[in-house]
Amino acid sequence: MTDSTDSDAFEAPSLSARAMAARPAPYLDGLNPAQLQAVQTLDGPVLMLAGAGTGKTRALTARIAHLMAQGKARPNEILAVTFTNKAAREMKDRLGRMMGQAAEGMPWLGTFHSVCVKLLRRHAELVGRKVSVGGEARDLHLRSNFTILDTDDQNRLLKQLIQAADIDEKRWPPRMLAGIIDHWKNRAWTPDKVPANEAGAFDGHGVALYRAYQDRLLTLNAVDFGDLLLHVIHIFQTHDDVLAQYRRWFRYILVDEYQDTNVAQYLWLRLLAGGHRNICCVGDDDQSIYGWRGAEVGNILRFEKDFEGAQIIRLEQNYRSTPHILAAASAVIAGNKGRLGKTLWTKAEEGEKVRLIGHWDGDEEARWIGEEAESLQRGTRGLDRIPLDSMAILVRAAHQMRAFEDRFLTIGLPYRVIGGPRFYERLEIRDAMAYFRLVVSPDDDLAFERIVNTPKRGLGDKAQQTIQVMARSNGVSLVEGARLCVRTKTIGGKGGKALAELVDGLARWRAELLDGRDHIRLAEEILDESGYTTFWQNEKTPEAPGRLENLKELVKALEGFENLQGFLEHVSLIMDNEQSQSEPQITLMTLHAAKGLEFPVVFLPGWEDGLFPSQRSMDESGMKGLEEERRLAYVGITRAEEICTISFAANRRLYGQWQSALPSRFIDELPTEHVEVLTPPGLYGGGFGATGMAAAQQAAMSGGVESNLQDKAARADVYNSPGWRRLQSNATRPMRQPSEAKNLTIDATAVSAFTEGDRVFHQKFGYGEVTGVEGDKLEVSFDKAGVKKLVGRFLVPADQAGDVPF
DNA sequence: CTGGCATTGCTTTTT
DNA sequence: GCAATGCCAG
Repeated sequence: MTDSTDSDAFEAPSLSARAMAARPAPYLDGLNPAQLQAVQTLDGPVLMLAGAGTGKTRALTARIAHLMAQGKARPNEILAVTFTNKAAREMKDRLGRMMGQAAEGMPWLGTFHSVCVKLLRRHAELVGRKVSVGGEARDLHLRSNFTILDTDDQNRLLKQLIQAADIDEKRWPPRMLAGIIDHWKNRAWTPDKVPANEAGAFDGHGVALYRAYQDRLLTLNAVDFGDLLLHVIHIFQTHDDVLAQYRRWFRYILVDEYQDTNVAQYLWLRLLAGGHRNICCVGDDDQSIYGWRGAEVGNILRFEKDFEGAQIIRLEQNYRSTPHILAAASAVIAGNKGRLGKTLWTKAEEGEKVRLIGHWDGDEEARWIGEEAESLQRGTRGLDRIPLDSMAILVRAAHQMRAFEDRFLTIGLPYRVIGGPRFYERLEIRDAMAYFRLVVSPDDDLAFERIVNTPKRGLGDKAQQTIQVMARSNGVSLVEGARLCVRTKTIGGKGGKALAELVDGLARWRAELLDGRDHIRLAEEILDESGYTTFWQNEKTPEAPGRLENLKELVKALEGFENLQGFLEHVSLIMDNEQSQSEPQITLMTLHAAKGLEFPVVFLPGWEDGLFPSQRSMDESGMKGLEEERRLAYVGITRAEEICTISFAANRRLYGQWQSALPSRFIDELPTEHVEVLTPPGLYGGGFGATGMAAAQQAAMSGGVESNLQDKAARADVYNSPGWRRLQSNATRPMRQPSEAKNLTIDATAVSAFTEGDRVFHQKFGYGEVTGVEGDKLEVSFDKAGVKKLVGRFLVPADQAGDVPF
């Protein structure tokens, strides 16, 4: 907050606010009665139970607009917390669209963590204690320029502590300790508050190491993610004046995804809402899927008790899915106990039933889904054409994606994977990439802006503005502008010299690039000569060694590519997976990642007991775990707008072994009247067709006779299970005529653009050599990724890798 | 200190 | 079956 927090000058609605309130409120248009109630019930505790697809974000943003329009609070007096940056961004965007300028200046709309960083930077000095440093007791406290450790830094630190304590780090790995400490922090347990029954953790050293870790962080003036909340809670609990100040300031509190809050976040909210109790929590107990990382469904279930007199408003009209899909989802989730309970309904037309299909194995499942996606895309079966980007495949575990990726590469179906490595999002990686980008394309102004003063070159705002002006008035790129500034001595002194060095360096590196210098050497040279490596070497912050490590990794990653251009292309494709794509692609992601999203067509593969629900979840958390898995199933089904297809396979390769499984128990919970059972091609006509036999043979070869027998037994079991038989009796028609499967066969008449021995580049596998050609299918031996069979359209000649946008 | 080989263990993931 | 560690040797 920029103005004085203590002044309570804002007593009554100002004239302008009252004038605004008198105007019709466009943001209320089109809200249904429940949404309207949720928007207009401003004072006191409110729990907005928002089922999937019921217009939650809309209600939430309208509520904020209403608070302002009613003069209840100024934008900076509203605290609105979300879990992800994405959610925060979305709310900001929507508010901006809803009320234009007025939404500006909502400094307290953000994630729990970002809000806590802000609070903690202001009051860092209040965090501190006596720490013994080298046997000497010192009074240490946090300073406001503290650093925030990421997981890597955290693990490195813990590793040191484990080593120092002379504990076998093989049996007791740092990651495990990190998990334990995280678990404790999620519960708001400081080292002295860890309950006795947890004292045995980490071979009895858990608490001591936790304390040592906290001390170490303090001496380093650093915090981890958990601390952000923990420290703020501690400040609130020990400094009444500070708490009182914020209680007064945050007149209204809004919380998104309340079912995902952990104990620490809950305490934080209770402390802040303790005065006026103007807190509105939005959530859906049926979509609580993060218990494993500390979320407490109990928080939302207990809301009425925690906040006496709370109003509960249910948003139950669904604007997303067809009645069949909603009915199926509702039936599944009804199996959970202790729900607050909601009945979703919709005005949407009946649409298609939820479709269920069993397959012989995982490969066949992937094949079928690939074909089905293509067929929907072509608009067969009397349906409109459905673009690929309207379709998603949602899996329980990331490793399930592999079968689909392999299959889609083979048939040439464009796909994108959501989630995955965040390596390229790291600060130092982005900086390094910016240098590379600038050498490859000197016009990249964004890259220039990023690195012009990184490392510090004494080129502050003023110098950068001078460069901007110079560039713009001459109609050239920023690099050119900078060059002009140097030549005309517009920027002089120390900064000018540093800028000259940078500009010269860029020119030199570019010349080397064009000379065809080895790109790995060149990359190292760029990082060294620019002073970027030195910059991190001189940095004494705890994360510096890790940053350097990451840079090394970045250079190492270059090895899989023939030039910088190709690499940059590769990386930008990875980074842009949220961005617009030139061609529509089918989306592959985990069920967790899919929360909050929706797609007209959704495939839910792998519904087998043990996989989904996950065996581990059930083993570790029993009934609680099973219920969370069931909520995951609910989340999955409710992502679908029009067509939802659930599938399972009798056999699947897991950890290299063939395993057979029964259909998921959730399949038995589907309501038969809303489900249509499809007959897979391999099953049509009774018994298993050629595909099944082939798989059986494959199984026999890789798994031995034993597993083949197991497979046969499993086959009998699967199709005799009560759920399957019950559903089978509803079976209608075979999914497709045999002729429809034709597009799968190799088109022998097609002529591939490549021949054996060609060097090629692929966006996922990097460089390779064509080792075989069969019609339009190629066999490529990749340098890094091994031998793959795929369609030529995903390949470019190796020498064009840099300038072909995929 | 690095690179190659063996060992190991294996949901979900944001900040 | 594979990828990510970890250990040892050079």
